[in-house]
Amino acid sequence: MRTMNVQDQVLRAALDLFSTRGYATTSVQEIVAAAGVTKGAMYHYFASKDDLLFAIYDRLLSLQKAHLDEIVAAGAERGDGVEDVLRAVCVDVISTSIEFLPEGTVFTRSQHMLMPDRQAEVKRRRREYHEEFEALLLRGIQEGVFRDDVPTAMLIAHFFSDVHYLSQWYSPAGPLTAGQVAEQLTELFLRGIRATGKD
Amino acid sequence: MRTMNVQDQVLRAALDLFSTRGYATTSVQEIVAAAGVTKGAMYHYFASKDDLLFAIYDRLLSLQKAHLDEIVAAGAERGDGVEDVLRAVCVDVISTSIEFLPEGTVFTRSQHMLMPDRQAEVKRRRREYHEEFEALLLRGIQEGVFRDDVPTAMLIAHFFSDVHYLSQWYSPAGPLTAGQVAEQLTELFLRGIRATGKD
DNA sequence: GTTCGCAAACCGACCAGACGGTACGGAGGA
DNA sequence: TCCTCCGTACCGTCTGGTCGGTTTGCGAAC
Repeated sequence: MRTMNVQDQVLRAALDLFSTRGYATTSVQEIVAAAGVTKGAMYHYFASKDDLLFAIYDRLLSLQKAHLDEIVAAGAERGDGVEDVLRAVCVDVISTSIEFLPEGTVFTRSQHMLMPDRQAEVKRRRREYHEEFEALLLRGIQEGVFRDDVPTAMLIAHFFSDVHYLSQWYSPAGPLTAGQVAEQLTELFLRGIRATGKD
Repeated sequence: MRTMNVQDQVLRAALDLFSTRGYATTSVQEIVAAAGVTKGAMYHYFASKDDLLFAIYDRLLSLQKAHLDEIVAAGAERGDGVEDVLRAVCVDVISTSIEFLPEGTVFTRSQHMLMPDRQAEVKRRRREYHEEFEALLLRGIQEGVFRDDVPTAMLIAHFFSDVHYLSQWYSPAGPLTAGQVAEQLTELFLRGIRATGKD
């Protein structure tokens, strides 16, 4: 039973409280109390309340970006078809979003609470993710695998809406497993965007 | 140039500020200043800041529920097929969500800021809407028009994710019209949920 | 048509308290 | 002796909301 370090405890408590009560309505006092530390200790490691919020964003963005890069690289190495790569990407981002559901709640609710420069960084990193995703779509369209009559911007929005909405309806206590949700939402998406001969 | 009444001015300012700056980070002072009234005047008409927030929810929920009932009733009267009715419903809710985009921003961001009883009411009314939507899906499944291998809960989430995500990506200043978005997102959704002979 | 009565509308100074953040000092290892 | 780590007391600011009082609108009385 060794004592966990202050940073971890504080971040854990902050994530929990931000996701359940909201960022603005959670005071620093409540966070440090839940973490079992004092305000002095917390402000020794974090410059501001905003830092705690940004740490949550940073972690999730880094993780999902790393996954994406890895999957795309592995697909390229194996010479997988674009639909298989895209499927793997979709399943992964949905799965990890379920795994980090509280982070997702904070992500959608509290982005506008970040300091402007941090907010800009989050937007930039999301855009990078979307652009890599878009590259797959464009490749699929060029190869005639995906439909070309809907702008990619809308296809991107259509998919990521599912990802962001997860924290609003999915419960691990419910009947559906993370894997089922990932597979089925991915399949709904892919079915919608596949090219068809006529139609 | 007659003076607009206080309620309208205040609600208009509140919607604008809540959607751009967020509920928690907007003070009552800022709202009344933007509305060109005093705090005394505002508190004469509204019991609390929470009232302002709830008014936004109430308006959007009432409007979309009324639309839904109307479309379903009209479809029943004409004896329309279930897919046509569902398509009309989807197009309408997307269109009106675009028309009321700032409300949508507030809706997703600030639901947890409402007083608990108000929050419960919002949840209840959303559930009612979803249940009416689900009834269409179930009818379509029973008639063999829609696929039966995905739980309706997931189909519902899949569709409403698009609706709620609109305020995060759609801009009226962009290249896409509201009508295009409504048509195309609806078609993506319908294509995903249609029953297929094989597959 | 002027005056009166009165309720609704409105004003704005004023709380009590909570908030994020800071100052400062002690402990304890190096 | 110095530096990191952290506890405690405290500060200035801002918040949602209140309250006593004033103004305005308007029907009724004379």
